[in-house]
Amino acid sequence: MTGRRRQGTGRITLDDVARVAEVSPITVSRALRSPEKVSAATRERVERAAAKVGYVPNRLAGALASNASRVVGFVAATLNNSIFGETIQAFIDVLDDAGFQLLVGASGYQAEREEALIREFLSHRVAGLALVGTTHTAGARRMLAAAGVPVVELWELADRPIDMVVGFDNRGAARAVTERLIERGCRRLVAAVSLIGDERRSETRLAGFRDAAAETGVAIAGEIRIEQPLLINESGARILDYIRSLDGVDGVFCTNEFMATGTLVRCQAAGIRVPDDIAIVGMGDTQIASVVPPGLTTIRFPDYEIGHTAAETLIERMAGRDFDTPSVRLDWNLVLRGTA
Amino acid sequence: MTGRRRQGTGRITLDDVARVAEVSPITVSRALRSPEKVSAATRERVERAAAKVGYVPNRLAGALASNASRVVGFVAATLNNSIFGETIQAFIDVLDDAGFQLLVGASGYQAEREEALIREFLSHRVAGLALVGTTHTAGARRMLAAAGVPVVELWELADRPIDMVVGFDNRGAARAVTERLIERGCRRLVAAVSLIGDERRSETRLAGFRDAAAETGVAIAGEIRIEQPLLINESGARILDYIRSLDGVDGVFCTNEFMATGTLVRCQAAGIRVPDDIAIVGMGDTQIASVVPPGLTTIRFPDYEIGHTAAETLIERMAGRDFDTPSVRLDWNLVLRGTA
DNA sequence: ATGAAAGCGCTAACAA
DNA sequence: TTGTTAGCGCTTTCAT
Repeated sequence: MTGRRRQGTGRITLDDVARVAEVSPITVSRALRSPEKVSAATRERVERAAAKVGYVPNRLAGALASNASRVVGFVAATLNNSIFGETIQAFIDVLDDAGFQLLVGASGYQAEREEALIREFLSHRVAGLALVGTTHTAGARRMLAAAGVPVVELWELADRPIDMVVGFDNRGAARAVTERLIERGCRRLVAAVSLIGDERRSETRLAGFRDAAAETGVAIAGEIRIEQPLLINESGARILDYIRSLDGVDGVFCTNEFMATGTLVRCQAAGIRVPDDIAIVGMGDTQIASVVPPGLTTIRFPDYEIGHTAAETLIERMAGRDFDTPSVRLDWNLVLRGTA
Repeated sequence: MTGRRRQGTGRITLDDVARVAEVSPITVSRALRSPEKVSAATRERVERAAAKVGYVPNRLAGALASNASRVVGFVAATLNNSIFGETIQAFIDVLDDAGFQLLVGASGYQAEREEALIREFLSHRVAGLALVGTTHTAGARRMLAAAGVPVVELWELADRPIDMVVGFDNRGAARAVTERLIERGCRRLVAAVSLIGDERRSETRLAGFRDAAAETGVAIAGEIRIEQPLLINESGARILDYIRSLDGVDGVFCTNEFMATGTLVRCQAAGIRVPDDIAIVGMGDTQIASVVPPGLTTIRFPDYEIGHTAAETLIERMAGRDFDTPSVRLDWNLVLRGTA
């Protein structure tokens, strides 16, 4: 017997390629990673040998040896709704082009779960990290600081970002769309606010709604929290019930497009005219907002742009560049349709 | 000088914990990974030491040494639409509970891109792989066979799966929903078939549509391919134009719910009564199908169940268990609403 | 342009 | 129950 104490994985390694190409392992490594450091003849022999034996590099070993991985972590809230779809698609598109892989986790809007995912991603030695939102546990902040990994927070602005932020002014956008209600003549407003786990964007948006009301002296008839804010029909039914329990409501602001569309649909089913009897505005402009006549007046988020910019910013930082402006503020748009 | 040739990463390692806990590194490893193999006192000292120094294990090194990673790869088509949202969410939920991480890639419906992603995932030494669809390049099949990694294909059935499949009968479902059109009295049918990259499920569904027509002797007035099948308004407009270019069409089958909803919306905008003038059916039952009155008659896919079952099956296989039935066939449901 | 030696941080194998 | 030693597959450092 050979006396070896441990057996390999049985897979083809760099050494196998080296043997076939009749060069040393390090030359194979160089030929594959930085072809320019190797003569054309050697390069070709190595490539031929690698193809012949079906070599698949082991990035675990590579990352361990070089202390540099090409994997980035993305902590989303959930993956089963389309809110973050454009963002994550844009993010992965840019990263993929730059040769990075994506480790994805879903926090379920729970800061504790986010912390656990961050810990897990750090132990995989990710080169960078993207987090949706700016609500994080103290433990998460501590780990990130200790690890010194580039981090980009998404979808909000932050006074004191962990590292970099790419987002937009949720409060200002909410204010603007509420002002639209008021301009149309609405005088008794209701706000429907989504409530999921530790998510705080809806509170920021509610603040914008209140800004608009306070500024114009218009009455807030009431505010309602919705716990299943992604279910169109259910949330709409609850909001309509609430409106009917109040007097003379003529305008509804919703912190997302699902609740807004639900309210629209339930109103129509109940014979309430939109926007004549009640005007409705939402936030978010996925296709759902445009399919139900007369179309939802809402805020178009820079969702794709957030993902794109976040990825580019992260890549820059991972490449070692520093920034004067680690905070990118993107624009939202007011989309006027029939509901307000 | 110490004479060491290479410097560490500067991060805290197992050895640091061992030093603080005054035990050997392997004991730290055991205390953290299989606490039952270590005395209670030792376990506590190690845990205390690890917490004190803020130890974050390096899973790259662990996976390399043990030749066993806790990472699974998922190749989706795209992440910016909700079709696969429930599937991927269910998949990640189950895997997360089992302590696995998810590496995600988007093929953009291109088999070549899928192959590249598979190669990348294999070089990260994933413990298992999930692929949407059963359309793969020969190269991808070869790599997977060589790697011997557990693979689960999703959303379709396969005569000869790579390893395991979890899906449903797309053809039978399409046939059933088309039969609904025919039962309602439709006699001149149109099929709208989505066309994106190398995706083949829509062809399978078209076959089901043709089955229903052939079986009943009902006429197929025409078939149209739609290249932007996810855009509700645009695809709907194209389909309506096509219908109008034909004579006496009274029933439309669409291979997804976006085209179907688009057709519904455009018909209504054009004053065509649905279902009285034209009946419409689709496939897929995300919220969009239920919001536009009178509601879309469609197929409810077992999307969540696919992800859930796929994850469980993959976990079993990764744990080394074999199966008699590597093919799981899940049920779809016909959802009757107002459009047919 | 190419190679030899050492070691990244961890765990398997063997030993006590 | 705990420790010693070797080595996973690769890349760094230094040398030629």
